[in-house]
Formats: sequence, structure tokens, C-alpha cells
Amino acid sequence: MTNKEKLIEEKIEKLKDTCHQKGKRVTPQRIEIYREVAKSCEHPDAETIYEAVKEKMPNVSVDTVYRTLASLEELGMIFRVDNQLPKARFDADKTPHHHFLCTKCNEVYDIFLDGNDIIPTPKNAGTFGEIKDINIQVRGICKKCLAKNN
Amino acid sequence: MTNKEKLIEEKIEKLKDTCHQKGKRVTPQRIEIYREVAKSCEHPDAETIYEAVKEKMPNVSVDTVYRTLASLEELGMIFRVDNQLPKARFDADKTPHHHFLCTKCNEVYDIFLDGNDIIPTPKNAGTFGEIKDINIQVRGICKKCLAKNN
DNA sequence: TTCTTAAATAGTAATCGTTCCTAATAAGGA
DNA sequence: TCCTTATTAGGAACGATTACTATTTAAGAA
Repeated sequence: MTNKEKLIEEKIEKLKDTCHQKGKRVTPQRIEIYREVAKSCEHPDAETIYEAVKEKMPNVSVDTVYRTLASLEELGMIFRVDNQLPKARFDADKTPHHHFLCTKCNEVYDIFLDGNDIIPTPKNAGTFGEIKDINIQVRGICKKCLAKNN
Repeated sequence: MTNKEKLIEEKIEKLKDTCHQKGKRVTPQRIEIYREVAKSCEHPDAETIYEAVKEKMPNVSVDTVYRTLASLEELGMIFRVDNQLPKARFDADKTPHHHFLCTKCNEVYDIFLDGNDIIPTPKNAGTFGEIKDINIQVRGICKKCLAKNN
């Protein structure tokens, strides 16, 4: 078992704990759908997750995928990546980080900030209400797309 | 004519110039749809704009609103506000600013940063490609909603 | 001004991501 | 093991947006 696989199994254990704590049932669908999000580095959309889960569970329904993604979000296990596209995209990495969105190919890259590159909360942001989270999106053309356009 | 109205008329002149420059026609629909976005402080969605424009142009079609909003975006006159809701929302204020999104009522508040509160570009963001713009979203519960929940 | 032509529009149908509905299934406590 | 109720599969429905097509019209040329 690779290190990455080990990390995913740990995350699944965490999901089970969270389910137990919050009185949600641990179902194979929940596990597999979460596994797919946790496994992927590409911030997949619901359809991609559905296709992947169907490999293992051919009878899984689209509805279950959407419902489960919503409940995983409620459980705090995944979140939606902000974007302007019609499809919602998901991320199981709860480590604080931001995103680079390519406006050409719509790929999403993670931006992790090191200690001395911390994004300050805008001073006046607190005047609007109670802050839950801050999210930075950098939009642009990714290197892969820049290379193609030569 | 109030000061605000004057500013809107200036913006409309700018739109006309931009249309001429880019070989796009100046149509009454384009003007009115842009006027509605420019007039509003509430980052309206397409439906809201459609309803407002219909007051003056009863025959305007939904398709025209969507198509025009897309072309205004292409012309650089408006942009879409990132959000996780099913409806796209628009902003005609191109002054650099960020947003506070209330997760309860979905209202969008503008965050303008003063000189000594500048958000630095994440150091490693440039490693992903060519940056077009940086966008900060603060999510939380706005004061109005906090007041209601007593 | 009138003519010409392609861009833009109105009205409507279609699309697509997502959610709802309902009967059947199964997780987890007694 | 049985019971209760959350969860599921399958399919229908929904809502935001886009596509289609005949018609109109902006704007440059004559």
C-alpha cells in the first residue's frame, strides 16, 4: 500500500468517525464517493465522480452522488471549489489553500502558501458580518495552455 | 440629474466607445441591459436584469439578456461574481475590489481595500501560469442575518 | 437619403446540471 | 434477530442557460 493510499484510508476512517459522531450512517456509497474525491487531485465534478464510482458500484444513481456530495460537505469532509462554470467541483483537501483556475482548460491548481506568505484578512471584511472562510482565486492561463498556443 | 446618474451615463458612453472600437453594434437592448447592471449595487442575476429591462422594453427576450451579458463581459464592461449558487451574478464596477458573500441570504457586499491593506499576490501563484486577475471571496453571515437570528 | 448586409433580436424549443419523488433497501440500535 | 428510519435506485421534474430560426435593424456604402 502506497503512502497516498494509506492517507486516503486514514481519511476514510475519519469520515466513519464523523458519521458516527453526527448520527449519519456509514454506507458503501458514502465511502466510495468520498474515496473518489479524496483520491483525485483534479477537483472533480459530480459527473466524473459518478462515472468513477460506477466502475465499482454499477447501480449507483446520479441522485445518490449529488446527495452524498452535499452531505459530505455538510459533514465538513469536502468543499466546493468556487468557479464560474456550470458544474460544481469538489475538493477533499481541507488543508488551507487557494486555487489557480485556468480560464482556457478549466483546470484547477492548488496554491499552498508558506508561512511568510500569509494572506491577511482584509481589514474591513469583518465590518460586513461574521467571517466563515476566506478564499482566494487566481484566474489566468495555465502553463500547459500557454505552451499549446505557440 | 444626480451624480450617480451622471456616472452611469458616462459609463454608457464608454460602452458605446468600446462597441465602436471592437466593431460591435450599439443597440438599445445592449444599452439598457448594461444600464441595469451599472445602476444596481446588488450584483443582480440575469433574471433580475431581465425583469428590470422588461419595464422599458416589454418585448426583450431572455435570450437577449443572457447573450448581451456574455458580450458585455467579453467587452470587459462587466464581470461575473464567483459564487456557488445556481444563478450567475454580475457587476459593472471594474474598480479592483473583493466580495463578502452571505451564506444565509446570498447578498454580496463589496470590499474595497485601502492603500495599506493590499492583498499580495501569493508568491507561488505565478508558477502556474499567466495571471489575469486575483479575486478574494470572504464567506460568512452578514450583519443583517446575524441580527435576525436573535 | 436609400440601399445593402451582416449582426443582433424575439420567441420558442432544447439542453444540461441538479434536485425531487417514491417504492425498495439496508444500517444500526433494541 | 427484528424494527425503525435513513439511505438508496430509478426515473421524472425542475430551473438556469443556450440553441435555433425567421425577422429586424445598426451602420457603412452608394
